[in-house]
Amino acid sequence: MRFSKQRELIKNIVQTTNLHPTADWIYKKAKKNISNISLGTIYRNLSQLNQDGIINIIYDNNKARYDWNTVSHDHLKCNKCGDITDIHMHTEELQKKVWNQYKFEADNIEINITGICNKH
Amino acid sequence: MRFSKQRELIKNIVQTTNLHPTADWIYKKAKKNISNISLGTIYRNLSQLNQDGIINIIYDNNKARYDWNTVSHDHLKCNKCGDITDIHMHTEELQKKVWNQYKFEADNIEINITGICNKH
DNA sequence: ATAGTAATAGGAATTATTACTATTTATAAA
DNA sequence: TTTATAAATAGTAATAATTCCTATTACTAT
Repeated sequence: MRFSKQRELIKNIVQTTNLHPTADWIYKKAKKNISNISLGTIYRNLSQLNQDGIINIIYDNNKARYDWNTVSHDHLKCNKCGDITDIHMHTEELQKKVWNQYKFEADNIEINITGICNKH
Repeated sequence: MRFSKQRELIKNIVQTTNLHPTADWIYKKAKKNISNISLGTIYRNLSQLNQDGIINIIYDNNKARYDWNTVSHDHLKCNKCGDITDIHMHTEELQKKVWNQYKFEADNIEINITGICNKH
């Protein structure tokens, strides 16, 4: 992968927020530095960074969100404010359980919990 | 809720498959009965049926899928064939744990597991 | 049966994402 | 340094997924 200042910027934006931003949010933020950056560049680089294991993609309803946290983890999503919080809920045990019960070879486990967060 | 033959048809389509179909799949199937049915009608009724607790919505990457199974459950998704299988993995305990650890009032918990299923 | 009205339908519009192409740029070899 | 070249970019068009808008229709009370 060749260097590009656009990719560096995009990576930096994702890695310095806990907001699980959407492509559009990242696009707006990136434009402040590179005013003619294209939305296609945002999407291309985000999926490239994801493929290289540098960032994670999570799906919030029908929108992709991007997460600097590449360690397998779980999410709490608040129905009131929409905030998404990273948590650790699942253990290695779960993977074994899935294998024993269903002969399913799990490579990723994600627990998504919706409800009301502690700010309300 | 007023009767409509479109909604009856849509409900019936969802309730007679285990394929976790997308809106588009349901649309194509529905057109065989009501040829001028609109995709908007599909979406509107699917979310209405969901709100009334008659069907469930699950999110597979950035696509909504619809499930007749309204009891809280979890999913195995095979990376090879794309098949989604309903399983039961989470327990009431998890909800309590989320409350104790994060003071988060969970109303829905869903464990999504990807990997290779027992057909491969 | 008819009129009133709120729910529903179909189709248009919007939003999110991907694809395409001409141009620019990072990198490596001469 | 210059040159070759493959990868990346901006800009735009296309596609996919979902929501919005206005005419129509099911249902209720007369």
